[in-house]
Amino acid sequence: MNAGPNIAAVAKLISEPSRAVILTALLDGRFHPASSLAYTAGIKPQTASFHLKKMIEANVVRVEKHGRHRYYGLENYEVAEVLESLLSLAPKVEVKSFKQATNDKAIRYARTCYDHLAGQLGVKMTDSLLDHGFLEHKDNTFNLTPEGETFFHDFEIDLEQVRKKRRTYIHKCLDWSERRHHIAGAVGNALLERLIDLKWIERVPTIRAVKVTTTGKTGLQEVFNIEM
Amino acid sequence: MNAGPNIAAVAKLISEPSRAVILTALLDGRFHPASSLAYTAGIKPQTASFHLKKMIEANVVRVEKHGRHRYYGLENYEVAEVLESLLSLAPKVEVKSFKQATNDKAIRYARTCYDHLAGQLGVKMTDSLLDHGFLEHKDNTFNLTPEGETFFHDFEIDLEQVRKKRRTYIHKCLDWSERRHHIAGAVGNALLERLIDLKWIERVPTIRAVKVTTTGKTGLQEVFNIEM
DNA sequence: TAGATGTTTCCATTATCATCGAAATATGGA
DNA sequence: TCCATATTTCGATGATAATGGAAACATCTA
Repeated sequence: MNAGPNIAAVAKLISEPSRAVILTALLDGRFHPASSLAYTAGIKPQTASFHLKKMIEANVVRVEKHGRHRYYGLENYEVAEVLESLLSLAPKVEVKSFKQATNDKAIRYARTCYDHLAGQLGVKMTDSLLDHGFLEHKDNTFNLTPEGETFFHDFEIDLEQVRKKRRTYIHKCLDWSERRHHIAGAVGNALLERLIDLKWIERVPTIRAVKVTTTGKTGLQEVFNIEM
Repeated sequence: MNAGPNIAAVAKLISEPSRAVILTALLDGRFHPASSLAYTAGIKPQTASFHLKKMIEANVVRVEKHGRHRYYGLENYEVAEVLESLLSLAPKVEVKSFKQATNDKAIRYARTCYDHLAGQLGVKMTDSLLDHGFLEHKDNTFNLTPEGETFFHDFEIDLEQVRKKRRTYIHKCLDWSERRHHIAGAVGNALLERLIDLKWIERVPTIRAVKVTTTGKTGLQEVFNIEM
């Protein structure tokens, strides 16, 4: 009767709450040890191991072994896209603890959306580029302007290298916390990496949040005219 | 502990096999009566009613009432995008019956991917436009060339109207059956509608397949240099 | 080499939820 | 108005799968 791939199978993999937490944590683009993921999901290591195995078998997650440590990350960008699209459709979670509220706030402020910036920071930066005429919004997608290409060159991002990546050059990504779009694609990734290189932002160790450093606040103000 | 939306909830909605079948059927972009969806999913009407109600409450599906008939369709394009992204990640289904094989073949040949063409037809058409220089593949996305805009004008597709839609103008959509890209976005939708207007293609009533008419075979050969 | 640590495997228990029979409600048609 | 059809609502049953205790395996360090 039914023809085509079995979406129920992959959705079922994601629908289990412990696995959803793990997958969401892996959306920061990093690899994490099994024990850390177990802690994050609030389950015992053996349960985490059970779930991680299922996800590996389904080619959703991959593992890198370093001695007795197993580091797990998302299999590829395609998986990340599925998770991101689910995030924009998913119901909000009621905040029930102080720690949860703190984490929620930090994640909304600035975070990684797999490999590019999101949250208030991501959207403000996108708006800044639009306001300065470095980015244009046309045909419901983003494009860099010639002025924008000059700006990126001056900001020491090599767009020729960026163009060579096996990724969309630049596209819109709907930000689930801001309900507006931020920059995604290879350009978005280059921007994230540049800000990390400049030490303007730092990853928060245990959640997908990104923290703006003191230096970063100054730099973002001077270069992008952004208050954070 | 967990911060951000609850992806498990929406994934769980999609992960139930009967609901997955229904949602996949609704990916043809049409509205279907409850009884038809029940039949398609191989469940009793009361079970279908139960599932449809859950999906309506989650804003995944919407209903239009016509007398005693309730016609159900996907809530919006965002939902379709989630389902489509899941399709590209989902495992293939083993074909176990003659009817299933027939449906599978028809769907791979040509189908609607929500609101644009997919399958062999969708990909061949995309390739044709690329070969003729009407479409270019740049920065890992599609763009119409000036020649392409002329072509669409001659094919009686008003691109000015197409541009005004609250949709991406044109983008790539990964075809799960061909594992290559076909055209999506407002341009893709315009193309689908034009072919239907010309009666070059017809929707198959019970599955998401599209049938190429005799007239269509001739037209596609002459205009697009496509053998179907 | 022995003990510590990280991770995986195994299995019985418990919680969750889809299903259909029964019945009720809503609408159309003769 | 009555009967037929489409759909919804209710509830008990049966199937599924995540969980943690126990144990085994893999690697590191003193």
